[in-house]
Amino acid sequence: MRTYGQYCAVAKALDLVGDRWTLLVVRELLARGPCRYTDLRNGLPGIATNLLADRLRDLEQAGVVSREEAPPPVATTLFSLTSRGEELAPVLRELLRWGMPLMQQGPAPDDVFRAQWMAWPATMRLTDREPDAPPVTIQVLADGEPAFLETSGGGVHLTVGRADHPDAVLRGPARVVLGLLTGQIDLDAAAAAGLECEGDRVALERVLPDAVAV
Amino acid sequence: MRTYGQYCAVAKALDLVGDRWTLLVVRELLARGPCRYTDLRNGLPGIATNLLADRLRDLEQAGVVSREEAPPPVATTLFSLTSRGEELAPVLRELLRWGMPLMQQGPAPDDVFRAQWMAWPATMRLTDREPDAPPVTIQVLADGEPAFLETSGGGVHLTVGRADHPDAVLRGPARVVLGLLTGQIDLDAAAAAGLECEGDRVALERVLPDAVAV
DNA sequence: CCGCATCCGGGGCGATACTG
DNA sequence: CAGTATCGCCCCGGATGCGG
Repeated sequence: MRTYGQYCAVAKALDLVGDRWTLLVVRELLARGPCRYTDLRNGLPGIATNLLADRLRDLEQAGVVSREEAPPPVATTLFSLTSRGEELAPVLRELLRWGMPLMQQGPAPDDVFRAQWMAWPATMRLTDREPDAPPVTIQVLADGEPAFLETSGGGVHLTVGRADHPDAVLRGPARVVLGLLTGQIDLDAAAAAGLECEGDRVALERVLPDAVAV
Repeated sequence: MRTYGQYCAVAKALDLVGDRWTLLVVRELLARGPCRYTDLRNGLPGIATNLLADRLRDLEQAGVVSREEAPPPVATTLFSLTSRGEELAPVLRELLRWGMPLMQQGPAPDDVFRAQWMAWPATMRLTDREPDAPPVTIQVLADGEPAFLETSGGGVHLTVGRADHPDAVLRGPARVVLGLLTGQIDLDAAAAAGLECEGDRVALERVLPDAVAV
């Protein structure tokens, strides 16, 4: 294992999670929970399959990831974060904070996008304004990638995939959807930038953040 | 420039600061302030000089580092963080937090140590218990690397080098000094572990943290 | 299909030498 | 003092193969 050879906490941390792709593997496991190998590959477009296997081995040995064989009938391997791995959440959160301004200019020509990458930025700003009312569900399609928002316990969380009977549907470019969910633009500005919006407007205004000036 | 090609804030951040050595360069500039090239080399033992030059170029183009030619009589180049670069402080802080547990087992056989690597961990826990009393200075020598603590405005900050007339002197292995300054062990335990302690005991107890159980 | 292992080409990285 | 030049090597990226 390659190390910096420095008796410094930052260097020691980077010895374990500083390699290329490593923190992105952790990002996937934090955003989606326990994952199969194939799910990870899908959430890490561009990674070579041998590298993913390498990183999972390294992370397992570092005590960050644990591997469990799911029993039949599933009969697959599930990768999940250990408690030590979940403690990397603040690191990822601050990296996300620092990187958010870079998202405003939109994706590069051949950037890929995945719905789960909205989970953290969204739940950082979204709250349920009427926690005692019946829960609502909002389907989101950003660049065609499906996810849905659900109110629960005063907060809002995002799940990858399609909801059964959503109260509203938001559809548009990832940049616009992300700007809306993170409070950088409001519904009117989003609509002007290409957001399609169907269903219950009240449900939307219940969870969407107030846009703040930048 | 190599990118992950993902429209995700974390990936965009790592595109800029995820390369090997990059965050450690930022660590040095955060801990020491504006630095000369040679200072950086000394604070980054193990880095190849061409890599340091590369990283500084990349960081400059990313808007993280700025380069300024100091006027005569100094006549040298100073590298410093831009405001955007200083916003990486929370990322480094969380990385440090996560890496701290890895420091308890002490340095690896050929780990190097530099005094400025104590600056962040120390100032995270140290406070001046008597902010209205005259300021005190404590010389620290960890593995022979000199630095000194000064009280100022209710806080304590660490500077690399030697103080003129310190009120007390602490000398010992880096692991012990670090454990003491971060409140993992108390003065008695540190003394038992090889810490030498001279000078005004009252000054020490004024700034040292209460040890907490781990 | 899922979870890799193997092979191979290119370039990032590491060490040393050298220079204005 | 602040880099550039050079040269291996191994990490990384991409493709393919392969056992369960």
